[in-house]
Amino acid sequence: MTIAQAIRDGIAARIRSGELKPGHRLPVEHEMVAAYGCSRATVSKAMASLAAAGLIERRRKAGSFVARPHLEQAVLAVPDIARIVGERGEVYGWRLAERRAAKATDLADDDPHPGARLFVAGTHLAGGAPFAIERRLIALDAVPGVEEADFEREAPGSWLLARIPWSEARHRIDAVAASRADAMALGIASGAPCLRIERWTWRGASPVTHVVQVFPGDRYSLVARFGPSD
Amino acid sequence: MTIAQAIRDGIAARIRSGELKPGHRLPVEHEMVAAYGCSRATVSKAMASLAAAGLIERRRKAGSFVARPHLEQAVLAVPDIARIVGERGEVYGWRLAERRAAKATDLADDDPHPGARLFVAGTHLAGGAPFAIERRLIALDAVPGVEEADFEREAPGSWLLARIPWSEARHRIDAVAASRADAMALGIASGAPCLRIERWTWRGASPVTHVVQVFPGDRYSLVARFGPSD
DNA sequence: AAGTGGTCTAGACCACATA
DNA sequence: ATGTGGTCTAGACCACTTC
Repeated sequence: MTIAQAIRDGIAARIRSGELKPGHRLPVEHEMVAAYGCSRATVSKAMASLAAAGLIERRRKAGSFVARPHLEQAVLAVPDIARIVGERGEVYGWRLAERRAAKATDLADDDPHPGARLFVAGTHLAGGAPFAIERRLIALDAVPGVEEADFEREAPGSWLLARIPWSEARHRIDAVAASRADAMALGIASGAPCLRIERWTWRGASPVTHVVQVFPGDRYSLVARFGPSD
Repeated sequence: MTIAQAIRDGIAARIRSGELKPGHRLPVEHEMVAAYGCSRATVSKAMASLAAAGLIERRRKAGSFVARPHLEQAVLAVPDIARIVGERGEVYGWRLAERRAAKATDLADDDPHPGARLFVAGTHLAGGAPFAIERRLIALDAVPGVEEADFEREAPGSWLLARIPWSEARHRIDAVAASRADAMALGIASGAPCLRIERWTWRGASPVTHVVQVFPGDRYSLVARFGPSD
């Protein structure tokens, strides 16, 4: 364990235990240098880490203070479906249902970035049974070579993940009732509750892909954990 | 903009643009010191930040490499319901439905930490109409004073948030069909799809609270964003 | 005006993974 | 055995904010 980690964990523990209450002022850095017998850079690193984790707030000239607790965000595991299925110990599969040229507005009306898209729809399979369905638009200009890709064999998500350098994403998570068509594809009752995940991905300012995935509510849960960072 | 930020952003931009492809080896730190004309600590800080963001991977003796893109996690906004309602421009309210002594297993069977609990159930209101229902267990030993709290006036979530020093949390997000009772409380049809959020909160090793919140699927979506850090 | 955190330098030692 | 990243020191200057 590094010195910076030890300092951070010690203070974090005193905050979590309630010994240091919200609003409490922590010693200034030079006092902590004396108390811990290390350099100021090390103290500073520990304090910066606490601030990044939201445990403390730091203000110049004023000092460092224990923050009010807040639970406003958590790290969400975003489904890489092939991996999820593999971790369940089932065999992953993909079945292409449709592939055609499309426009940006075919999946949603609010896409401000026009341009040619490829529409791909299909079903993710776990142990041969439907696990999730997916409808996806891929921007042709952002993804060279996509028109030659073989989406009969490989799901477009993993194909893209291996080729697009980096991305920014926005997710929207909903509960919806399965439409007739979706229920058929998933082998569930029409109207059954489903978890719907919609994801927009960009590369810089240009959209790369926009996907809607629908999971039967009884077959998949998202799990997120939030705790002391590191 | 600091030197470390400038170095980080420059490399991040080259990775996102595709100029630096996954697997590409970046210069070693002492070369970057020469290239940027700064100290090694500054280069190291920039590279550590890139590694924390998942853009690069660093291995001792081997060097630093552009990482394969991955979108496995995102920062999830966890509902602080009063705030959500306020941001929608509606008036928040809370209606207590039930309050009684309970056991840890009353909400789920798998709580390994026995002990006395307080059970609280009620409805969150937006503009007077039901917005979400909540069922909650609160551990008496972890939350002194909870037996005297007035949950007629204040929702237990915000009451707890203002008093519990810090917490670790686990979330589970599901799509479920509204039960008869939940549908009545929410003013929706029985069986309608709902987003169900379950959260366990700890303080150190001891559980603090365990809550199930149910939102009508058409009234609330979770939104997550994932992008370049900072 | 003074004190605080934010950042940087130049140098050092070490653990570790690879060659 | 060697080179890499990981961490730390001691000191410095600066920007900002409150006093």
